[in-house]
Amino acid sequence: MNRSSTPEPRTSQPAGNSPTPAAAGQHAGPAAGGEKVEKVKSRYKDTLNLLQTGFPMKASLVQNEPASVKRWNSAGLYDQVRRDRAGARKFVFHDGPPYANGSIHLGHLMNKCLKDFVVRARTMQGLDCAYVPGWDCHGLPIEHKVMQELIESKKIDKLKTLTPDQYRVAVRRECQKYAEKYIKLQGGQMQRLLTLADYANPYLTMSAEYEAATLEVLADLLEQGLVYRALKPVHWSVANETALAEAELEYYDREDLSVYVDFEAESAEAVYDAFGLKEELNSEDAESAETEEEEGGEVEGKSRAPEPGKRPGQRPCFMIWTTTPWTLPANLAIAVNPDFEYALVWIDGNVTVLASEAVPRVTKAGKAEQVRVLATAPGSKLVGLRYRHPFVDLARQEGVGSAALRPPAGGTPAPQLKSVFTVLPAAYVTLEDGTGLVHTAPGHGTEDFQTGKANGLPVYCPVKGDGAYDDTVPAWLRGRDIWQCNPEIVKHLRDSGHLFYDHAFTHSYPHDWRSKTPVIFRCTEQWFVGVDQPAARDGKSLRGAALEWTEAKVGFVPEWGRNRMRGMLESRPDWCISRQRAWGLPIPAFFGRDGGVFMTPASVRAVANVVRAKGSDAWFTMGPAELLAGYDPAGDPGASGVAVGQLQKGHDILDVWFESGSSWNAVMRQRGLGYPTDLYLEGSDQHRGWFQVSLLTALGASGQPPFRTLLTHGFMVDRDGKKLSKSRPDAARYEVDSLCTEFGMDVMRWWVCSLTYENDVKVDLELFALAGESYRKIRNTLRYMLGNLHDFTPPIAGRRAAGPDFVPASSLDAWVLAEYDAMAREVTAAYDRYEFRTVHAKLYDFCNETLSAVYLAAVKDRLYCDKADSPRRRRTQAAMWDLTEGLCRLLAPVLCHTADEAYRSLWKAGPDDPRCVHRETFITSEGVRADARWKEVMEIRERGQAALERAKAELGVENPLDAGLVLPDAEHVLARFDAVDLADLMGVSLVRADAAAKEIQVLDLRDQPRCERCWKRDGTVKARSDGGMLSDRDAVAVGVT
RNA sequence: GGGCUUGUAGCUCAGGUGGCUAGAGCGCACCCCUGAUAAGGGUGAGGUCGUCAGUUCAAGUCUGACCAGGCCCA
Repeated sequence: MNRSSTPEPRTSQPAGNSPTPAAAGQHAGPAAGGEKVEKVKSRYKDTLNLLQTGFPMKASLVQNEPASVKRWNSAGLYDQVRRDRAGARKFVFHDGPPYANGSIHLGHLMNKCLKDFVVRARTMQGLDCAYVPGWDCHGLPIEHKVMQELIESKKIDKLKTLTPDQYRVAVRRECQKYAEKYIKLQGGQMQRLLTLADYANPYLTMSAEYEAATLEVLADLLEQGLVYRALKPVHWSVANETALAEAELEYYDREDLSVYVDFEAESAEAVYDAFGLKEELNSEDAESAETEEEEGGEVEGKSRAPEPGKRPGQRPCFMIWTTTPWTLPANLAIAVNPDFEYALVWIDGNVTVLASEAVPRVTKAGKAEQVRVLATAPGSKLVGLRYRHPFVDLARQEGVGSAALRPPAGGTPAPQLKSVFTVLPAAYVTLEDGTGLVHTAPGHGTEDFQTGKANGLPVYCPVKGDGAYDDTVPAWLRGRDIWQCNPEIVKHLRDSGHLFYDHAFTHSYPHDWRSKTPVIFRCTEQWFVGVDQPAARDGKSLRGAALEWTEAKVGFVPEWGRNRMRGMLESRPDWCISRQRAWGLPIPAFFGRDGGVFMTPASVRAVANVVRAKGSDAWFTMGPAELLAGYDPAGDPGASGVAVGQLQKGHDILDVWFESGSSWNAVMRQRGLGYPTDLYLEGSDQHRGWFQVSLLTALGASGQPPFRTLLTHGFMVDRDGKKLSKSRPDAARYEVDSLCTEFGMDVMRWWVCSLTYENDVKVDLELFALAGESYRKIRNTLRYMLGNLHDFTPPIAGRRAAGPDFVPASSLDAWVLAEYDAMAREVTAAYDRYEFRTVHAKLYDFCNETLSAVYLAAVKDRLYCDKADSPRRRRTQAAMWDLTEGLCRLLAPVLCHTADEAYRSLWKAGPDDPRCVHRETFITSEGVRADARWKEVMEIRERGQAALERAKAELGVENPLDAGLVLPDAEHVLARFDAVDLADLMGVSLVRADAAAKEIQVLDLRDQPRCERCWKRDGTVKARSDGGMLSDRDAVAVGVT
């Protein structure tokens, strides 16, 4: 191993560049015992059967793998395998679509390799397992990128002269080109991963038939009554002016202002009554304070806190807390928890209300000097109290009042303005942060929205799509950016005396995954899939049905995926499926002149037919009447007298998750590939993503889940277990192309195979290098066997070379073939259970331990030294032939290039030979029985090796061939076996089984003559007719006497 | 902050329902072979099983808290 260290001069003689056989003969003699053998080429070397193979030690994967791909492609391997398996039992796998953007990365590499392992392993078990890859093509990431490019190239100016529909079509054309470009790029890269899939016919979410099938899913959901349109707060990207789904959010740290704001009570008396403060105790103070309030009441108050239980002479406030000051203009209520205790507190001259428990925390944070609790009351007493907004004045027609004058489309009843600016009850109010009084803006938060709805508040959202205030807010805010107004609102509150305390703080905040800008909650009209409403089919909600299936009927690998799925289903809100962009599948909704919306199952199906024929561009190029030409309102109970001629097209597109979530229909069902599917396999983030949206759409549309089993894998982390950063210095070396060049894809696949993929996966160049070492071990084992089979005649294809009649149970060959069977069963079972690291470990151990260290070391002597056609050598070759063929097949799903290379080398396949390991099936039994006592022999082997190691130190016998072993055999176990087999297995010159011996005895044979040809001192060595010192066996092999 | 999850030798991983002096491979050290040779074989040294506290006769294995990660969410 240590080739770099200085070679130790073992002999004083130079090795000699051209030693003649005669010269060699002079050195070897019977008296050689104890001396080091000199490095002189033996006169007999040329009579040996040494290795001969065209299977090189160096894999050169960089050159040879693409050659394999080319060979497979030109043979049409994927289609061949499909034809081979036609009619066989199916295993239905469905590939999730990656996004058609950018190059593939290590995450894709692992994902695609795992899928490929599954598909290839099932195929090699004889199942019919199609693998149709696909791409997610629509969506904001592409549109965003395309818009940037259009702006940079100034093409956008030209487009802006078009009609809105023409403009959209033009943008879509660019997006499509962009997606096509990356589908091509990624498809090539995926093939370089050596994955075997139908790359000639992938599914694309932007193709017409896919789009049509997606719309049919939408129609099915409509039919079940699960789709509705409503005004609701949604995550809104200001930068991209669109609603966003949960899956389109990323959380980053962001600095915001945390503010504690005093809202003045409308009636001091009402508040004091609520806290049970008797008026008569302090009526004079109260009156005088009331009159002085404008001028100096506060100053006086600061000097002296009122007595607890007494009614202070000033107007009290309600203190709320918020981290989004920009939502304060939309405040319509304050929420309290009726079950909490609230305190009326005097804080440095100001009287305010907050939860009792929050008093110490809040006053400490605000660095209050004097704090005195005057009274306490349950939250329920506060409900119904009214307050004044610090800067919105309904009398001036600012805020909700003005909004209320414009009833929204959709016929929402006129808002109950009298409930505005009131304290309301809400169970979700907690004491963890804030004051226990929650600022409530129904237009800007989900819980706020619900509180508002429950109490008849209007939905007031004074923020426009671009993040600027509309004209209903106070003049000093109108038309201005909300983020810029944050500090101004705080300043305004401070100047007007409404601010108790503010500070900047950092928190995790949702951002638009594309623009990386913070998102806001904003009320807009959107389409939703309701997860809690009953389906027409059976009255079950999507959430209920999804939980039911998740609980027991869907398999999860690993098992904890079930918990994860359940948790996410339990907490998920209704699914907002509309987006306000151009690059996507239009939601085929129409609007009447009256603003009423029109979309029924039948109308959607009619549009779907148009889309199937012409693509979704039809929505933009055709008029409503044309789009609905195949629609018959008379036959549609949902139409209710709609005037088709009056309709106008809507402009929303579908959430891309709805599209990918419909793939079970658009691909598996539409193409007849099998449904429901056996397996979806993706990263663990897809419990909220593709797994869940697929489950919801399928349950809604068909009542059945689209998959029987979900398999998830973890994410890539760096060597320290931290999230992988894209900007690390050697990032370029982790590019897939670079990895293929540096390590070779089979090595990378071997690495993937070794992973505990369900957890985080550590990624490091060193680990790939390690996989490379391990790969080479496998390769060399294969090479050694191939090299010893050069003169072996292959059996008839499909038959075993060895077999029970040829291989006695007591032979080494029977032992190894039985070991193969055990290993093959474990490996195929592990493939079945998706335990690829077990596959890796078992195959590696078999090559490294069973073959390389034990079997091949033992049979080396007979392969080299027996007469080439001796029965013993031929039998071992037959065993090796079967082992090699079996190994190639078991390795094929993982090392798909190397296994095929070895397999073709085994069969001596020339360039025109179509033979390919990937069209074969696993061999799980070689059909040879081994003696049950081999187990004990192997244990004795271990002990023999230990004895030899001891003898090395005690006797100085360093070379095992200078030793013999006496093995205790009281049970007559060893007597069943051949003594030469046993000696070869121990690596010594001879073995004697002794029924009387108690312990293993090492014999020092250095005084025995050594065979010049096989180097054994087996007791049969003597001078032969050619003058050489040979053992009996070697004399026969060379043909001398 | 919440849900799910991970933390066993330098590295990658095994260690059903608690009972072992905690295993394997790689790497490392030493040795053999030089007829698998940019190969092959043998032997050996490496671990407070994330930390702390419980339950138990007994805990890597059960419970709780904490620390450090990951994914998803707020």
